[in-house]
Amino acid sequence: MTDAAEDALPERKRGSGVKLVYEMLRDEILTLALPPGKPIDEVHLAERFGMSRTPIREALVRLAGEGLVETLPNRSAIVANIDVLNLYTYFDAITLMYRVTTRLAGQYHRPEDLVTIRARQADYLRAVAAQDPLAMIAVNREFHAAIAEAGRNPYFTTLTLRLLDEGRRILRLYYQSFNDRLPQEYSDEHEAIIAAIAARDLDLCDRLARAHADQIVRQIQKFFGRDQRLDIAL
Amino acid sequence: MTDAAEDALPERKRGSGVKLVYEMLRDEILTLALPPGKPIDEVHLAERFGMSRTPIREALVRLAGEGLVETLPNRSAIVANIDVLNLYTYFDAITLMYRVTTRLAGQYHRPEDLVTIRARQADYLRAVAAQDPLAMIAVNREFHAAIAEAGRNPYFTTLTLRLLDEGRRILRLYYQSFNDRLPQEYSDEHEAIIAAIAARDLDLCDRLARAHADQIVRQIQKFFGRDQRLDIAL
DNA sequence: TGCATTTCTTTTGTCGACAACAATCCGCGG
DNA sequence: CCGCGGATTGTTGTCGACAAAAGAAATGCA
Repeated sequence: MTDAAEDALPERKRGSGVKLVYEMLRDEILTLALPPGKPIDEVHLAERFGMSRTPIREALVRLAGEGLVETLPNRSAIVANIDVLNLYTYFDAITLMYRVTTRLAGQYHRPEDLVTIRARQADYLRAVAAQDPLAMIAVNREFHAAIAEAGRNPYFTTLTLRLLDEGRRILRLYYQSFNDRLPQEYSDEHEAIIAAIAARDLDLCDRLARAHADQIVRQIQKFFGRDQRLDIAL
Repeated sequence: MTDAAEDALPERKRGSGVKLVYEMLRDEILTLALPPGKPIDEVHLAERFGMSRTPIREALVRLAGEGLVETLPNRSAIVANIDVLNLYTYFDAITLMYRVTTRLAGQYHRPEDLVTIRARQADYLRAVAAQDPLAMIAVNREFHAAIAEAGRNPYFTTLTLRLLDEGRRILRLYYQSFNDRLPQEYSDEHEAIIAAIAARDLDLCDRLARAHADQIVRQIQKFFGRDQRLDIAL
């Protein structure tokens, strides 16, 4: 009876099934509603969404391609685990991507990009005002995603989006352990980054992005373990 | 009758079908045997490989996830196009990944990594001796892939592998236009990189990787158009 | 002849079913 | 009592078939 919402919509357009399942599962994974390591039963999902196993399977393959689920041959797929041991590789990657995408945004952004970025920052402020940790995490992702898009490098954008998604899971885990105490507020840093992008000051973009990443990383590393990142002078 | 090879193997193990199709298609795309923009007919592939459409479909979804094929709703999937206009974003990305992975390899490599890397360099020398452009391109990819693996950052490794694959197509296109004149030889630069990694000289790794990337980029940019990359001082 | 509309063909998206494989449970022997 | 082997159950991988959607062809009208 947990699937009353799906029962109400037996009519779907051709081709919309996979997208629906993909986005739904993805969100449940990123919010930890589906905990890491949990087996995913295809037939169970099939009847939950009221469709055949084929589109469910395709959604799972796509999620596996993004590293959000792990598939074992002839065995149930599971929600991808969060590898706490190699967390420093994550921090290395997200730090570099913050720096590069912010710098590129400073260089290649167009006026409409700034509109989008400022809108995301407004969303962030709203989430802070509402004291909603989940929304703050999700909107923080959208903020940096908008910056990455403004940088207009699809390779960097793809990796950044993947890292931001993975970050949602890590942050969620982190704050869950603190009983959902409010995340630290990054509004001021965000404002400074926006200003640097608008001014097209690339070095400042770089410095601010790095400081912003360091800030978050240090906070989480304090909880999970020591910071093993390289001090890349680059 | 072009599929005599597949006919000889009607027996496949359960679960091996997708992998077979995936790897075969992938290789044909990367060698430009399947030209960019070419429509991919599922039923044609199904009878070519002697299997149902289901595993072919899964392979296509995976390839789409890597950006090697583009799927249009209710229309044939096509081999992903090479976007020459935005080529500079590719060079930006591959240059940064060369630098980062080589630096990380210098820091985190283990003895067995050097064995693998040197083996790839030996393969490269063999391909040069054999005057085989296709093999040189493919083995060059393996060389840098081995370095990326030694860096032990899965996020960077994934992006680097994707860029190297895309690079196989770009290089192939480049050399094809010169009637397969032999690619320039990079043996010396490779040797220097290996030495820097072994010596764990991170700054040297960075400089050499950057110079190596610049070398290749300049060569190709001379052909496709001017170099729009940022001069990231980082 | 040219254009719009309708029919037809081709190809995809989805379905239900079946077989293979893995895990579990049960019975037997030591 | 405990470990081992076989049957059983549950889940995935693959198949063939059908219907929707898009493009191509054919038809009718001006």
